Amino acid sequence: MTSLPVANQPVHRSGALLDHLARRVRLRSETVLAPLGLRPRHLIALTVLRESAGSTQQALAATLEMDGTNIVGLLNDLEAENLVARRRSPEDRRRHVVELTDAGAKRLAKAEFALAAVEDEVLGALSEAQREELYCLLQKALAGSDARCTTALDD
Amino acid sequence: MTSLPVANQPVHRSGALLDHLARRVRLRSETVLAPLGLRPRHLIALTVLRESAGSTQQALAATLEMDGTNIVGLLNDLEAENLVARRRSPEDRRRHVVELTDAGAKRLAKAEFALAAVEDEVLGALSEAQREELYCLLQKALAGSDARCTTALDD
DNA sequence: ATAGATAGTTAGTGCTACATCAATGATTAA
DNA sequence: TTAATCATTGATGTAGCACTAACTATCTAT
Repeated sequence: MTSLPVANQPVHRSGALLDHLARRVRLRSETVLAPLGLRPRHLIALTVLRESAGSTQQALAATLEMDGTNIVGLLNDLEAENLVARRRSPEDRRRHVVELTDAGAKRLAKAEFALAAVEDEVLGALSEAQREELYCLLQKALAGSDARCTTALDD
Repeated sequence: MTSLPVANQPVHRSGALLDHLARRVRLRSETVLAPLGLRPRHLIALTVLRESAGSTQQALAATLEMDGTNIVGLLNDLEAENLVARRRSPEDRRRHVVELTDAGAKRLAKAEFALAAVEDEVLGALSEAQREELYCLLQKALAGSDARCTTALDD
């Protein structure tokens, strides 16, 4: 058959769109975050740490899907600016438990505030409710579950 | 638990989440797409070209937010496999109008089909309806407008 | 007709994000 | 004690991508 796979079920793979949109965000974010001494991946790490504080570095490597050795460097950056703290786990003293410091939380908040303009630009076509919806969906996809989405959508 | 000192306004910046999720998709996509001779950014380009066929390379560079010189290489890859065709614009013969070939459309469809497993894995926490919703939101954000989102959400 | 701008191509340079491998010290588990 | 585990450091390699410059073909204006 002469493949008309499109008619039956809508394909609708989000992967490429996700990649594309993320790139747009990242490009702009880099310049906005630079004065704060952060890079996009620092922000990702801080964001993850805010939600799941007290992660071990292995856990962090798993959720960020990065090699452990690169996590070290990432955390070195953040710890050098006192944004995160590594302390040894009391249960297993080989492990380092990583936590957001107060300064880290503040910096993160500041960064997010600074990114408002970026999101306004990149997500400009979305209404406030839709952005919130997007946020919830992303959150949920990343968390595996939880993340309550109060859905009130209009076009 | 109320661990929020930032409680005033919900920040909810999607940027980092978007970046994070896109990375997850990209990592898996690379291995899935490899046998098809594609890379994530090829897929992005093909996806864009499917929607807005007949773009000039400049337009492509703009929407992909890539440097023009890199677009050339990208299209060389795709044209070498006959997935896209460059033809000169009749109005302005300096311009190249880029279009998805039939083979390109097929390959794209095949790639999207192959990515089903990836999305199942990465977006596993989302229901079918939520994935559709996500798709629509991404589409809309990238398109600037259009993209009808039939919203039927449940948790 | 000719001069300048514009679209695309090619090649070269360099930065950055990563993965990967190897070696080390600290700690736990067998 | 010996072996496995976690974090760290350093070295090496690959790839995406930006940036620049030079070149061709074509268009536009004078």
